[in-house]
Amino acid sequence: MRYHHGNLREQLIFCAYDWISSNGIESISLRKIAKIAKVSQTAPYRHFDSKEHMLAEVATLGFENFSSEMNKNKATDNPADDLVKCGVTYIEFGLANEHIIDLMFNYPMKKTDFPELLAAADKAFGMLLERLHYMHHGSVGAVQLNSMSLHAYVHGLLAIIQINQRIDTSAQTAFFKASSAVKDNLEKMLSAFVKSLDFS
Amino acid sequence: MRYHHGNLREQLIFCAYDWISSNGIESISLRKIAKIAKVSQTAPYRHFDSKEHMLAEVATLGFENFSSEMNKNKATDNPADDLVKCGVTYIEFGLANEHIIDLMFNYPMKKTDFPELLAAADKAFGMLLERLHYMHHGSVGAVQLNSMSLHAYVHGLLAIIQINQRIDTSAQTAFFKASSAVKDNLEKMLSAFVKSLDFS
DNA sequence: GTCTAAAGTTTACACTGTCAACTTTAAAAT
DNA sequence: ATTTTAAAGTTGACAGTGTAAACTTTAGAC
Repeated sequence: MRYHHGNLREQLIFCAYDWISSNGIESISLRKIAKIAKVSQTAPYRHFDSKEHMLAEVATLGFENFSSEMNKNKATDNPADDLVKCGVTYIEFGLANEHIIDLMFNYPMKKTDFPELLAAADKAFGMLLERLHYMHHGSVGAVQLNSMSLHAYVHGLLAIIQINQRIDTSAQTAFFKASSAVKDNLEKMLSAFVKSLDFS
Repeated sequence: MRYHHGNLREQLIFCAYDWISSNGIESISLRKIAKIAKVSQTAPYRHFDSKEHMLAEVATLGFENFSSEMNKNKATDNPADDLVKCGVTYIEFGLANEHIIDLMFNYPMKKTDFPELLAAADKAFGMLLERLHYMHHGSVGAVQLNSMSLHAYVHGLLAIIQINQRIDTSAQTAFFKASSAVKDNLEKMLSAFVKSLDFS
């Protein structure tokens, strides 16, 4: 392996990650990232086919961090608690990293063009499923569907809180006032949901 | 009111709506829309302060269509069915208008700068709440929290299906295979959720 | 019929992604 | 140790973008 700079490829990914974390996806540009890394504007093209290819790597890193965050707080004595805690972590990660989550979930990217990204996303998404398997022994189909269902709920709660957060308190209307209560009841809501799951 | 063109303002909004519907948000540009409407590239600036202001109007139109779609299929004899149907319509609208929904939910827009958009979104979001009120008479807080909860679930289901749909079948991994089952069980899942709601 | 301001055009600027052609340089081949 | 070569980086260019400023046209109020 040859290089001039050190390890530009990785540095660019980290620069982009940081930039997006603090400034959001909309305002990113390859040229800015290159300038921050102190290389010429087209240097990134020696490492990525396109801007989208680079963003895919950033998103992959995002999913890896996401996964490893959810893997903490594991293995308490109560598997149902584990599951709820995993869901709460999912949401908390989203709230603490809103712009990266934006890139991961909302940026229009043809994921099939990026197998690593696909795999990283799949691993993260499988975490609730993994924990559900410890709890119940219904049919495989039922467990999987319940996992999707729980995932939808968790993901939806994050989205609702996020939508709410982007609104200035002074301008809040009915929906946006009500949704602020969700944040304070996360654990309660999630454990109620888990209890309601049917594995027959 | 004066004009040269006829009603450029509205026409631009419709053009943009159509364009986004079939091509997605990422590839839109004011200049293209202007060209389609057969005016000069800066003509839109006589009607909108910026690209974002125009997109806000498109998103507002999206929320209006969204609301009116959910207002159909109302007033069956069973309010719980009504509620479930409303949720299904929410998801179906999202699936049938994926790019507009993208704009409405995922495009980073400072909604407080656009009160009409805020109001339109609020109206749409209040629809589940409205239907819940017909069903139960718990404390206002409980009904509101349940509404948020249901909204999160519905919204999450849409997101999950959407994420799944954007993946080519050939490349599907564990998560993405499993999530395709969700689409076939929507009504069942939603009515189970509604039944599990606690109003005490 | 003149005046005025709304509605539209032209021109220009800074910024973007990306391509082609060039230079540098680390390491493989001799 | 010297030559070779291809990876890694630079420069310059192009088309496309949002948008500001200065200009022109024209519908409707007086």
